[in-house]
Amino acid sequence: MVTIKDIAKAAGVSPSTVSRVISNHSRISKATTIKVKRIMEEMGYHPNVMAKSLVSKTTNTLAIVLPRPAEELFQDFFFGELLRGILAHSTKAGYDMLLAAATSPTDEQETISRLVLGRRVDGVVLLSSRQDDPLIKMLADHDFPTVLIGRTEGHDNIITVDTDNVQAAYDATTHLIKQGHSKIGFVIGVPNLTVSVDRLEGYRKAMQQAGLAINPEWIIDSEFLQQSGYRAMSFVMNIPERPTALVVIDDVTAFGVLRGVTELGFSVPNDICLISFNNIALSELASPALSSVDIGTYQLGYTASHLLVRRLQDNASSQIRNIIPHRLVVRESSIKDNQKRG
Amino acid sequence: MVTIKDIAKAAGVSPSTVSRVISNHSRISKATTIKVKRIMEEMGYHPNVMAKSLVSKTTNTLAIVLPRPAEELFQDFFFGELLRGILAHSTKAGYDMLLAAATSPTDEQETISRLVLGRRVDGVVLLSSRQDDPLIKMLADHDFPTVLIGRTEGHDNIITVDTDNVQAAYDATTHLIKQGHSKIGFVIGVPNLTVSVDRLEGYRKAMQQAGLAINPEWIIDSEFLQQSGYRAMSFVMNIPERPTALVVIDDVTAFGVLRGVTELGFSVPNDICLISFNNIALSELASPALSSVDIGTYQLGYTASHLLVRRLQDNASSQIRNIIPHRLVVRESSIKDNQKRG
DNA sequence: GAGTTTTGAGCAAACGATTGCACATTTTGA
DNA sequence: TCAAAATGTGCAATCGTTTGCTCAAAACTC
Repeated sequence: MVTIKDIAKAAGVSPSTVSRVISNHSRISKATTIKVKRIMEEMGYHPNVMAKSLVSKTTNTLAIVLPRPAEELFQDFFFGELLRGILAHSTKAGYDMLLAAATSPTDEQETISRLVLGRRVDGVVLLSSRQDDPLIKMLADHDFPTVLIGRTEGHDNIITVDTDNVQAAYDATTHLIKQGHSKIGFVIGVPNLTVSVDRLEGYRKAMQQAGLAINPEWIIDSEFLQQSGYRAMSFVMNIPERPTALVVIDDVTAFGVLRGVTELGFSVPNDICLISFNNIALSELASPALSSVDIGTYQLGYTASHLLVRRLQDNASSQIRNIIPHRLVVRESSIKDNQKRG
Repeated sequence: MVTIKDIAKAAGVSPSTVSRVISNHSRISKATTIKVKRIMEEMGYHPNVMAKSLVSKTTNTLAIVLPRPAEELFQDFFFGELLRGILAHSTKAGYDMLLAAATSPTDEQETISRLVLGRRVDGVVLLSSRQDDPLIKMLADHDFPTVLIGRTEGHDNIITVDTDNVQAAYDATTHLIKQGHSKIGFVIGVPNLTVSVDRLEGYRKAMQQAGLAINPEWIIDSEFLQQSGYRAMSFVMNIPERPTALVVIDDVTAFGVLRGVTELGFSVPNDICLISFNNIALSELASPALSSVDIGTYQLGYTASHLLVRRLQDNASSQIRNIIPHRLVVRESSIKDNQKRG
């Protein structure tokens, strides 16, 4: 491996000079610069990142920390989009991305400590689904540069980016109400995640505000896993007061719901309307195409990285709480055929 | 930041001793070990990864290098599954994963050089779609520990893991032939990718071996992007000699095909049968559920990491070429209703 | 033309670990 | 009982950079 010293020797200068050429320091003469650069080129020099990090105490690396039950995340286009956004920005900003997953809870704490406390990374993008995640507290306690994709309370040094999930669900529900529905159900995901809680709240709010009662049987406890969405359907379609529309926690679950309902012999949207969240690429390829709330997933990721880098570079205390706007994408699953041109 | 020296001072020993306690060297007394460990605990010591890497010349980090047009990759569950597999193993093996994407071609070479030649990572998992990717050559020339997910020729120091795509397509096509089809088409993805080429070859082989002619119009040049699958349909369903079955390059495209065909008023599987590749989670939630060749995506990722780590640790020259077995998952899209119990 | 400023480059000390070698002490063995 | 072996620890060099300080030479001042 060719080091800075080799270059120095070959160029007849000191290592300091070579180092300064690299970081184009102002006090190096044009001539030396040219000569050293040529020799670096010739000898195929590449700076040793580790050595540099050691003295500069900065690694130019960010970590994406996945919540423990990461398995499911990967099942979803959602995560891919998020990653794409994060990567797009971090690459542009010249940061490397470390993907840190953990297998077990103990392992998790340990992995993160190693990365964070071992000065392995300069900052982390945390994808946490639970508000009281001990990781959040740990990072906050160390005042470690962190951007959380999600929501938390009581830590004023944790920057967050999130969707306004309450509002998003409110909008989705209101959309259904405007279509004339009054018996609207909600297919919830993993119950204790903040997304689930918030979206449920938004749904409740919309219903209440419209003066509509909620039958507890309409709240269907599913899981993010698509299969469960399907199973839930045989139940819901057979209760006495059957809902005529459903707000579904995410698109993948909606695929399951759609298939379940169809198999039971009902039609979407004519027997039951559907709207879900995330607007993954496949949503528009379902039959009927799924109406979905686009939460700007890519943007969410991009912004997360952006905020983190800004925090690191300018140390400008960016805005702590950041919301990415969402928008309703109405397709076929939420509009009854007879209303299409009504 | 508390360093090894601080611990040494507090414990009244030399830094060397502390270092040896950490790497539990055999010649350290029980008493010292206990004492030092207690102090490390008390003072919250975490070894500086950079410093360690510098002297050990090893970073305990692997890179996942994404091909340039990574955008599409992320659109697919396929990539998520792969990542999940890679991560599952590397985490278990104690390696960190760096996700390296590049924005532009120039950028790409540059990024990789920095990581590889700058001794930033110990090895790379390369996801390359083109056989003649200059990155492959570059890594091979440097004899850098590399596992390629895919196929290449002429580099005996590049370990590969791959699906036998020819055989997979052969099997898929044969499955359709066995169902009585003779007019079978092929929806190809991005033409110059090895996957496309290989799968097309397998299809051709199966047709030829069964003595079936291929109408060139049946080879439909789509793209991985699902929309194109849809557009292609209006063309293919209107040619004189319409195929009665299609082998589709991947599941996402198949979703597009399915929707296209359905909208044109045809029925899958009764008017046209479909089989595709990858068996992503959503495949079984389509209506009809998609038949698909499961290529063991998770396993592909897991094995890639496994092979790389083995190459690094034992330096045992693992097998250069590795094939992950595939299997046909027959669902509804490839079985006509009247044949179901026939 | 002497004093001051600017420019260009080198010395050597970090950064936080690891490790070969040396050395003192203890244990072993015949 | 004494040499040899085993055990426990420290010294100091090293990994490949960066950077504050120093100093000589060149370029300005007036």
